Amino acid sequence: MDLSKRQSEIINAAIKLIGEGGIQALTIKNLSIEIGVVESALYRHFKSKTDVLSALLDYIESIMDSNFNGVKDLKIDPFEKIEKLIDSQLKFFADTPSYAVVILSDGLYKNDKILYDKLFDIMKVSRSTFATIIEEGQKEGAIRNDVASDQIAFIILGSIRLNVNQWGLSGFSFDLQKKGKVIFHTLKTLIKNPSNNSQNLYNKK
Amino acid sequence: MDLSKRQSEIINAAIKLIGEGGIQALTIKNLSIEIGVVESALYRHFKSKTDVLSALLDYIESIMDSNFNGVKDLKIDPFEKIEKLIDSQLKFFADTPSYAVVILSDGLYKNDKILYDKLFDIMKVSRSTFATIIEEGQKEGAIRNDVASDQIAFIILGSIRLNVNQWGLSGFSFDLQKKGKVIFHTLKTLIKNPSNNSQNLYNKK
Amino acid sequence: MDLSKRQSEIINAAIKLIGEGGIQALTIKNLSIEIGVVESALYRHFKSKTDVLSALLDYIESIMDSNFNGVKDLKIDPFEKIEKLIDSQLKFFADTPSYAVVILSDGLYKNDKILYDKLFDIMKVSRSTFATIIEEGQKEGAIRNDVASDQIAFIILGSIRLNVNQWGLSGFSFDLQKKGKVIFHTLKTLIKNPSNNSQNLYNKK
Amino acid sequence: MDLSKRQSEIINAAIKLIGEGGIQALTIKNLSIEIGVVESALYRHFKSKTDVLSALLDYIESIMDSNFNGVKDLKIDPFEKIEKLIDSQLKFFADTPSYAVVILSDGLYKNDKILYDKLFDIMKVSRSTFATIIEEGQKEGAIRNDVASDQIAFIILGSIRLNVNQWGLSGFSFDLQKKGKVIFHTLKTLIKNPSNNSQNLYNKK
DNA sequence: TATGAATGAGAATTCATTCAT
DNA sequence: CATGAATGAATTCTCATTCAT
Repeated sequence: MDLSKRQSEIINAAIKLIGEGGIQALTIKNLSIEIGVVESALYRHFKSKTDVLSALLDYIESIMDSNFNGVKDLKIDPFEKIEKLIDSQLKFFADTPSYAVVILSDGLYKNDKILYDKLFDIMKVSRSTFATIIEEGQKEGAIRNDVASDQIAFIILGSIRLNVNQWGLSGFSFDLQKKGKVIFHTLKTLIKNPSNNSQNLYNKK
Repeated sequence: MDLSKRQSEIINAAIKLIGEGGIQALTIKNLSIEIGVVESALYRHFKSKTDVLSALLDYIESIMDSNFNGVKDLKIDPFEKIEKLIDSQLKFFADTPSYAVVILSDGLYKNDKILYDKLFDIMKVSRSTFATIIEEGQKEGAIRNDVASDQIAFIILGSIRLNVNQWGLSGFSFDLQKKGKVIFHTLKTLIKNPSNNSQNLYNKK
Repeated sequence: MDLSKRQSEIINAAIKLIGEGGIQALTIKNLSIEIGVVESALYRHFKSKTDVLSALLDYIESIMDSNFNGVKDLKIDPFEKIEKLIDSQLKFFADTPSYAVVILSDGLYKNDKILYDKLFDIMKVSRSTFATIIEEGQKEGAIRNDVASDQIAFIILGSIRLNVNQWGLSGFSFDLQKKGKVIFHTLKTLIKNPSNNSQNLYNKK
Repeated sequence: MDLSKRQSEIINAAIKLIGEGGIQALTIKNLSIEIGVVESALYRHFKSKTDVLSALLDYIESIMDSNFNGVKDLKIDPFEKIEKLIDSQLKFFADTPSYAVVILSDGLYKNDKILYDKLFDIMKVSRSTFATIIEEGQKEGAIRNDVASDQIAFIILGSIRLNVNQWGLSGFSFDLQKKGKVIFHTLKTLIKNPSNNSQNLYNKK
C-alpha cells in the first residue's frame, strides 16, 4: 500500500483527469499522456486500471481518516465537532472535486468487489466517526437521547452526501461549504437536546 | 413523449439490462439482443442512445410523479403522508432496482446535459413535494417550526437517497423498505413539534 | 425518362440537399424527409438511389442542352456566342450550385457505369457544341486556323471547369460569372485570328 | 511530417486501395487488411482517417513540388519547360493513378477543411509555378505579352486537369501523356509570341 | 401509393491489456 | 523501467434496401 514516487504521480494524474473530465476521463491513455510516458509503462506500476482506482480510493480514505482524526479528539463542544467534521469533509471535496467524483461514482465499481468494499469502508468510517461523537454528545446531554446515535449519523451523512451530489450535478457551481453550514444549522436544531440547560461546558468565557 | 409499443418494449429491456448488469450493460447491442432485433432496428424507435436514456428518465419521473400525487392529497396526518411517500418511493426502487441504478448513476451522464437536467428535475420535484407537505404540517402545528420546510425536505431526501445508495452498493441485499421505516421514525422524532398536544386531527374514529 | 410529379419533386429535393450539404447529404433518408414521406416510399418512384442520380443527371443534361440550343443558332459573332455560352453555363451553376456539385462529383460514380456514361455524355455535348461554333468562326476567319477546333474547345472547357472547381473548393465564395468573363477575354485574345480585318460582320453599328 | 516506416506503409496501402477502388475503398478496415494488422493498430500511426488523407496529400504535394523544382531552373526554352512540366505531372499521374483520384476527389472532403485547404494549396503551387515560367517567357519575348501570365497559367492548368479528369472517367484507358503532348502543342501555338523571331536562345548548337 | 419495421453490411473510433525489445 | 506495436472486443451510428400491410 506504500506508493512509489511514480505511483503517487499516477494517482495525482488520475485526480487531475477526473477533476477535468469526470470519471470517464480516467483512461490508461490519458493517464500516460498526463505523466508523460507511454501507455504500457503504466503497467509497471499498477497491474490494472482497477488497481489504480483502488490506490486512489486508499489515498482518499487516508486523507479522510486524517481529517476525522484531526477533529475527533479535540476538546470542544460536540456540535462544534460535528460542524468541523462536516466542514473539513466539504472542504476536502471543494478543494479537489475529483474526490467527490470518485466517491459518487459508485455505479462504476459494480464489477469490482475490491473497489466496492473500499467505498463501503469509507462510508462506514464516516458514519461511525459521526456516531461516536453523537453518542458522546448524548451522554453529556447536549444531544437528544430519543434517537439512536447511528441513526443521527446516518441522517447527517445522507445530508452531506446529497449536498455534494447536487454540487456535482450542478457542475460544481455553488459554494459547497457555505451550503454545508446551512445544513449543519438545520441538523443542529433538530438534534440538540431541547431540555438541556447545561450549555457550553467547553468554551464558556 | 407518448411511447409506441416498441419503444416501451425497449425501455423495459433497458430496465432489465440495467437491473442485471448496471448502467454499463445498457448498450445498443444488448438492447437489440434483448428485444430480438438487429442493432440498427433500434434507431427506428429512438434516434440515439441518449434518447433511450432520456425516455427512461421520463418514464421514471412519470411514475414517481404519480406516486407523489397518489399521496399528496390524501386526508391524512402529515407524518403519515411522509411515511407513505418514503415508503412508496422505496417500494418503487425495491420492486425495480434498475430505477435506483438509473437515478444514482449521475456522473455517467456527464456528457449529456439533457440527462443531467432531467435528473435534476426529478430531484427537485421530490424535494418540493416533501417541502409542501412539511409546510402544511408546520402550519397545523404538527411539525416543528424552527427549521425551514425545504431544509427538512433536503434532509429527508438525503436520508432516503443514502439508504438507496447503500442498498445499491450492497447488491440490493437488504430490505430497503424496512430500513426506510426505521429512518422515517428517526426523522419523525426529530421533526415533530415537541409542544404539540393536538394529535391526530385526522383519523380519530 | 418522363418524370412523374412525385419524381420531379424528388429530383428537386435532391438538388436542394446537395446544395445544402454536398453530395454526401444526398441520402434516401434525407430525401424522404425533404419530401415528407417515409424512406421506403421513395422506392415506388425510383428503383434505387443510382436511379435518382441518373434522373438528376438527365435533368441537368436537358437544361444544359437547352442552354446550348438557345445560343447555338443565334445570328451573332462567334465570340459573342462563346461568351454567351460560357456565361449561360456559369449562370446555370451559379444559380444552382448543386448542379456544379453533381457535375464535379465524378469519383463517386466509379461503380455505376450508367452514371459514368451520362457524365461523359454531358461533357461530350459541351465540347462538341463549342467545337462547332469555333469551326464556324474559323471558316469565317474570326478564329485562328492553326489549331484544331476541338482542341480549342477542349481548352475552353478545361478553363471553365477549373473555374467551377475552384469556386466549389472555395465554398462558392466568389463571383463565378465575373471570373468567367475574365477567362473568356483571355481565351478570346488567344484564339482570335490575328490577321483578321473583317471584324464584326454581325453587330456593326 | 516525417513519416515512420509504418506510416509510409500505410500511405502506400492507401494509394493502392484508392487506385483499385477509388476513394471509397479507402477505409480503415481495408487499410488494416492491406498492411496485415488489426484495425485498431492503425490508430497508433495515424490518429484518424483524416490524418491519413492529410499525410497522403502532403506526400503528393511533396512529389509534385520536387517535380516542379526539377524543371523550374533548367536552362531551357520556356516552352520546353512548360512541356516538361506538363509531362512530368502527367507521368506522375500515369504512373500512379491513385494520385489523380485523390487530387480529383474534391467534394468528398467537404467536411474536412484541412484537406480542402491542402488541395487548394497544391493547385496554387501548380498555378504559380506555371505563372512564373510564363512571365519569364514573356520577358524574353517568347510568349505573347497581351495576356496576363497567371491567366495563361490558369488555362494550362485547366487543360491539364480536364485531361486527367477524362482519363479518370475513362477508367485510365487512354495514354495520358500522349494526349498531354497534343494539348501542349495547342497551347504553345496559342501563347507563343507571333512576332518573335529570336528563336532558340538556348539550345542552338 | 405510402407506412412501419427490420435487415445486413459497414464505418470510425476507443479502450484495456500484452509482449518483445 | 520504458517503448513501440499490436490485439480483440466493444461501441455508437449510418445507409440502402426489402417486405408485409
